[in-house]
Amino acid sequence: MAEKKVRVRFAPSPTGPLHIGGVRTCLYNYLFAKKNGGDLLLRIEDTDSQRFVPGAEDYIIESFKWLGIKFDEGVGVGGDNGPYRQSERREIYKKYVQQLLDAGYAYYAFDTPAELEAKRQETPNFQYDSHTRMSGVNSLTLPADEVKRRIEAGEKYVVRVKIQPDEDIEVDDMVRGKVVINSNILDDKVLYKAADELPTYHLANIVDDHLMGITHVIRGEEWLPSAPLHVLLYRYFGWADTMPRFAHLPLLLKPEGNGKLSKRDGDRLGFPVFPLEWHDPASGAISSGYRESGYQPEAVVNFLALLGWNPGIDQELFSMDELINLFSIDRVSKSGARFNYEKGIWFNHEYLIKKSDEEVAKLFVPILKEKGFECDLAKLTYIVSLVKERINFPKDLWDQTSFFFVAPTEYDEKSLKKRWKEESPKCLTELMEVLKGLSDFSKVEENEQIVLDWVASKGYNLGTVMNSFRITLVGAAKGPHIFNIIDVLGKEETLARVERALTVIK
RNA sequence: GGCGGAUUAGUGUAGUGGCCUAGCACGUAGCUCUCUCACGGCUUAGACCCGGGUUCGAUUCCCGGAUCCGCUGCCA
Repeated sequence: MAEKKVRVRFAPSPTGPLHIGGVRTCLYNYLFAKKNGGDLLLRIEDTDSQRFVPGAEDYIIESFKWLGIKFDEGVGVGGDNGPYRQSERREIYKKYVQQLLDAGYAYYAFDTPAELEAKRQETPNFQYDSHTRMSGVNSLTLPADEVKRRIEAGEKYVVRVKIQPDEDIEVDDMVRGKVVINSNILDDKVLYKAADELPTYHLANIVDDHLMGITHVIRGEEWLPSAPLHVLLYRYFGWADTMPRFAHLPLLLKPEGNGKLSKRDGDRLGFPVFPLEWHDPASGAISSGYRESGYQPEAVVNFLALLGWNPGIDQELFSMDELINLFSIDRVSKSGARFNYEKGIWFNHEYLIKKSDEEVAKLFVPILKEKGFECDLAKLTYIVSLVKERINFPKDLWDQTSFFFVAPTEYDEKSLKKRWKEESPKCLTELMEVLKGLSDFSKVEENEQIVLDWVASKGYNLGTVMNSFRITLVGAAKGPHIFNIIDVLGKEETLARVERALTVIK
């Protein structure tokens, strides 16, 4: 029999900006799907009307667009298994809730939130399960006509799953192997809320995965404890034979200290935890994003891919195609991965270097504009070529090249102390004459040779001359090759800078 | 508390009974290149959670402990 076509899904809840951990989960789903010639669907799990945040759905779609992760089906792209928004699937869920009710695998419960809260207060480890359900207000304890009466009266009930006790449930996880849990410790989870006519995650998830033909459920480790419930639900529905395979991914942990990565860590340590900048509609607060911080999408993908998975070879830089080709679930690690954003910076650095000088120059244009400067692309490309490998982000370009656009007005004291010698003024005055004799500053190598010969003929110390010269042009002992600098600056500006420095530096 | 998961240098990880005097990368320190600062190259320091057991031999298998993580909601 031919293998079923692989179908996986990413199913976020639109409760705010997409966390970077969610991005990684989706990436793994994508890699797995593409590796196996399958489809990736995007399903929006908006079954919690209380926590819905407007704009979150668009944010999710735009994030993956930026990252180069494409969905084959789902919200934003359509498909034959829609609707893909759970809030639009109410009628479907009702039918399946009824199926469970009819089969005796679920029951109505009328306990109010206050009553449940009281029970939790009274009993230390209270949970609604096979031991306690008979003391609840539900269709198991109430006469049938009373249940009917309450429902018809519009009383807000919930439907709970009726977990069958004393059963060992085995979850065969692709990452962790077999995990066995006894059904006695499971509680009778709420499957459906009459109040908003919506199912909870557990029900909606199983129904949708089944209806949408999902073959593999790849999700975060926080779902591992509820996996047995999901297995049971497949059984109660009679879908055990087509149940998807599960793979629970390790969590992303804080860079330091304990706990899983949170938004606050990003604020505290100065790195984004969201793919895109997010403006919270309620509070107006802004959270930084990888895109706006100058990360290249390829770098983010590469970095994330290697946080919890590795191909077992020493190579670390991979294109999306290479990742797809190499990806396999059995090389996903089991333990949580600390989020090492410094490594992320390194990845960005590498990807920026990979880009052509012109591409990087284009990234520089808006930054330059913000500083109030414009520069034609050819010249900017040349400037970028001189400093490209020393930057981690496009914005670093300004720190590296600002002196090209703004002549130094003051001179770095440390540099002066170390490099400015007593004979510097004399050397530079003479050097100016040599520079004046140069026909074309763009003849970098030729000019260098001329100056070097001159320095040698005078018996001057090369370091002294060059460093002093550099300070007058840049304002400090830093920057690219000096003959490239004067090439960009041009003869007039170069001479002006030296002259000015000679009057200012004492 | 209960249940489940995890545990190789600061971090991400490779290795899976002897090839491990434990590999790679980021970060750190140093050297080098050089007119400077970077980049690059080279090098140094740095780890198998602890205790038992199995075995001729355990980082690798088993058990226990510790620690960390997750779940324990009419959230997902």
